[in-house]
Amino acid sequence: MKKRTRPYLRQTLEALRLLSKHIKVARVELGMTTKELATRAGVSRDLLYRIEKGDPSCSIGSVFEVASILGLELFNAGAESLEHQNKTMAHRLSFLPKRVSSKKIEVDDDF
Amino acid sequence: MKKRTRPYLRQTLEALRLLSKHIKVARVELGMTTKELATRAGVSRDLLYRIEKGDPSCSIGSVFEVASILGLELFNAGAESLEHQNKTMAHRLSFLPKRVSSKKIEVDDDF
DNA sequence: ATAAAATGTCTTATATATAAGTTATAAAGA
DNA sequence: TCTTTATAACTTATATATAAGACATTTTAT
Repeated sequence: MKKRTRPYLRQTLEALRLLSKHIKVARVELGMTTKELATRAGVSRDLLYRIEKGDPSCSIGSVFEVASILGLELFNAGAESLEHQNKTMAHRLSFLPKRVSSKKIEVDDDF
Repeated sequence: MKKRTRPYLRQTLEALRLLSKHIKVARVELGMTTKELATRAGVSRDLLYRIEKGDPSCSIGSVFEVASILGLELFNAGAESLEHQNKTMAHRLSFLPKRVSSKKIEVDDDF
């Protein structure tokens, strides 16, 4: 598994590690083996192993699916609330310009 | 891009869509073009396009990296807080059994 | 109205993620 | 202690994610 040429920001890696730990803790607390969880989520045990390690190369769908199976609330919300928030965001988006003109904007990357 | 044999849970898809919308809204509000953001995050414009669509097959590392570049707080926290939470989770994990015996446990998948 | 440019979308080639299988280790239960 | 089995970790083959580039579309600026 070759490395990404460009390194990840610290926040990215910390977030990945945190999510992976939540998954592992939830699995163990629920008394599920890696095999059971992998089967339920429809992924291989090897992939689950990497998910629980916080590997950035795992697909976000498989990671979120595992979390969902465990009953973890992504973004502190269940599906109903997520759907509502989706609508809110769609509404916000509808008031924004559809395209962006290329003016340089400074972004605070420092964290 | 062949489809996953097994469908995703609703919560998984809603969470993906929500995150993707947050990314798009943040990008537009910051006045960044897709090209600028893709370059900064070290991904192709095509991948960013799929990220902003909530495609489950995108790597979680690339998605989180884009979010981090935009200054979005994953799990409602900056890097410092995430690191602290990581320590807390590591602590919790240290008190759990290192392995799980294969007893069937019912999980509430209904959401 | 016209031009310039940002975005949506597809294609192809390549890199790499994933599944499947295997081995080794060590934890948990008898 | 001994046995069983969950987990760590690696390998290989295959599926697929990604990059790169192109083209069409449509917004925004002039």
